Amino acid sequence: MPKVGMEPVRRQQLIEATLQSVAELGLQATTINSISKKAGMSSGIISHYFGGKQGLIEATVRYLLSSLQRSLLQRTVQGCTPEQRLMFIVEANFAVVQQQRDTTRTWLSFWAHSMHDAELHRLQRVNARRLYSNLLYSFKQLMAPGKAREAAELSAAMIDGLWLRAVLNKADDAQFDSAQDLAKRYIQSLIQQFGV
Amino acid sequence: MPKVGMEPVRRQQLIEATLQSVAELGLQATTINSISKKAGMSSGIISHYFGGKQGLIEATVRYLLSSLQRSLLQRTVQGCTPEQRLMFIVEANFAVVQQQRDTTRTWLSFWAHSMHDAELHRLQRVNARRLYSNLLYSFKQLMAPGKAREAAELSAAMIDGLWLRAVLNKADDAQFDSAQDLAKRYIQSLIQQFGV
Amino acid sequence: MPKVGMEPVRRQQLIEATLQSVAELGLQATTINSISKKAGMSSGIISHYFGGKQGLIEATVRYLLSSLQRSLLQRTVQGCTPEQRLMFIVEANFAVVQQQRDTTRTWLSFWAHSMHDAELHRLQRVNARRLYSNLLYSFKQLMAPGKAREAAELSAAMIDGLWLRAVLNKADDAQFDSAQDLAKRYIQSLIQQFGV
Amino acid sequence: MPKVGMEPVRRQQLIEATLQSVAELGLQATTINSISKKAGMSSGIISHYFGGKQGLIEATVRYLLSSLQRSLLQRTVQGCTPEQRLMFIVEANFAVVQQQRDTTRTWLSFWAHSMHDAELHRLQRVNARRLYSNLLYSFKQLMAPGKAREAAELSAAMIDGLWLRAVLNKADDAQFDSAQDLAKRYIQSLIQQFGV
DNA sequence: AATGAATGAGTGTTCATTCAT
DNA sequence: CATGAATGAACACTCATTCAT
Repeated sequence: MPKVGMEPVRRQQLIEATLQSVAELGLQATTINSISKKAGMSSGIISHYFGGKQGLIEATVRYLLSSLQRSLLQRTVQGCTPEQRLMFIVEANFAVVQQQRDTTRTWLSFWAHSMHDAELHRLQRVNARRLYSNLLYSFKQLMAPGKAREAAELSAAMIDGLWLRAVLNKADDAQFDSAQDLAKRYIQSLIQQFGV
Repeated sequence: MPKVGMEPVRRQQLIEATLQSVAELGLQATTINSISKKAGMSSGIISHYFGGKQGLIEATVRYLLSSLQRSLLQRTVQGCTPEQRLMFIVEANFAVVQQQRDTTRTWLSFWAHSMHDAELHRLQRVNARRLYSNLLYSFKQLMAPGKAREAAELSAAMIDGLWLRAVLNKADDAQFDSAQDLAKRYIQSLIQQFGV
Repeated sequence: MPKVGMEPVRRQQLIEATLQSVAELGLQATTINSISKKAGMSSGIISHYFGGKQGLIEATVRYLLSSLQRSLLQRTVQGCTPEQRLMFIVEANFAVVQQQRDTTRTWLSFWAHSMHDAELHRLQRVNARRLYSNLLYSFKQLMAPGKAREAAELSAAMIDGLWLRAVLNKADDAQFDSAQDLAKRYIQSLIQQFGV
Repeated sequence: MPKVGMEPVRRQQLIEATLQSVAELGLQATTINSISKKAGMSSGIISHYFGGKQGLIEATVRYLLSSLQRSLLQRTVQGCTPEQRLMFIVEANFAVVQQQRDTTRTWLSFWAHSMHDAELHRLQRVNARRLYSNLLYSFKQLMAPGKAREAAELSAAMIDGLWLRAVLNKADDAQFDSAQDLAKRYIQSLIQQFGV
């Protein structure tokens, strides 16, 4: 039944099935069949829409990245202070987790794989720089440029480090909240230390 | 050619071939053939010595863990100050990297896989707790217990975060040194902040 | 080339290739490749249709059993005497052989393997009991129940014994016919001896 | 420690380990390792003494055959009647079973394999003919030669058939005894029927 | 004489991809 | 558009054999 306009729907369904499968089984054990079965479609459709497994994986990572971006933009409405905006950045980075419990593991799988996949590595660098840029932009409004750069770098590492340790320890929601709090308090201490 | 006393040699050769293969190809693409070819041995020998691929992977992670431990013990000779010891902990965690350039990517592959492998997850938790414990032990000599616990948690996250970002960005030696410096300076700032 | 309705055809083709391969090479030397090559298909299709080699072997035994059953039902049309029916039972058991020359060896391979395979053992018992039941049913119409049971047991053993010795000696058609005659005459002598 | 005269001992130990392994695991799953482990020796010794797995298997079958022969000779002391001797033949054929419970399954494995192994097939034919000859020799003393041949053939088939059905049904000792009784009574009925 | 380390061809199975329908 | 049957290379693993000791 050839319906028009089904493409974006099908693509999104497949991306979400991929997220689920990678979270459940890991990237290694995720197959074109485990995905298509979860999506309730045939295996052939993956090649049809994404050119192959690789393409679907990359599209899924791009979707995760844009989710993170949207998550941040939703929060940073106009008129918030630089300090508020920094807190929102932290929240956005941890929120991706809480929206979809499973998604966290998925990130780690993708980043590990990015070491051996050029396109994924490119996406990972975009993501790492975006976090740094977002932090830098706000820190610059609060301190000297040199200090701001160091603050941004340290904050980015602290956010990633807390997040990594939480994921690897299969932390529950409370532990994720606690990690998020530590990150926020760390940023506030940086502002106090370096701030004008 | 049955020589006696070859077992430890062969095991070590296979572990090193595994490290190389995972660094080069990733854990996903590392096969029993890619390892045995690198080791200059037949594929059957892996099952003979490690019972299978899984056993070799786990032995390799255990070897990495003991390397890290040895790296720390070499540094923390008797009579060093708590502050010195903290610097050594940082150095040990970054040094594993520099001894064997390839090893870094390997860690990430293993930890990502640990989300879906019980034994690897156990080893990862041992590692995460060991870093925390080592840090806590030294911080406790410099500040109140409550503050020490927070400092240990934050330092552990900062070390892991800086390390993760360096690895993912395929950082060169200079960038790793810079990350190591940032970690050290962060710990010093914690001592100044929380110290008695 | 996904044609619909191919499944039963493919399954039958694979079962027949299995019969051929086991007859030629034995169950031990029959591999997924020897079967798929004979069937003119790829090796992957066996897992696709039967879940694995084990599944195909079991399906093949079930097919042999149903062939035997069908062979008997074809003969025992209504209105035949008990004595005629007993002759038909003998014929059916020897006929499976003659329809497909190779099939005989196959039976023996399967039964030998049934000692170490639960499902095959179950199928073997079904087969052994069926022969006994079929014989008993007819003997009961000709003699006292106690005598009928003994006659059925002896006849079953005689049929299997003659068949086994013929198979193991790689008997030709004439020798199989001779064995069949002996079996028939033995049953007739039982009727004379025990019959009312 | 090179002891002289160890060869026959080692050979016998390996043959007995083979019998055990085939009974336990089947011929298919019996490996050079499963045998040598059971015998408490190294795997290499099998090639050393028997030239390979194949050679050991054949030696094991030859040992079984000679056991059967010995079992018969032990019974048929001089001065027994032809009828007694026939009973002894039946007993010998069923006794191999009872001496070593496991041995029964082993026979079947070997005979099934004999369809695809020239040397084993030769041994099987020797065995089949020996049973026939032994029976014929005694029957000839009790009836006309033509009748004796038929009686021998039928008796051989009955013995093998009862034995086969007992083995395949994993019969217990009582069921084996019952099968043995049926065989004896059948032979007696043949003597009454055909005897002078 | 006896070992067992080492080999590597061969096994059953998985799975991304293709393509006729 | 969408399917899923079919492929076959690649995988981890097994195992009879070899041979230096």
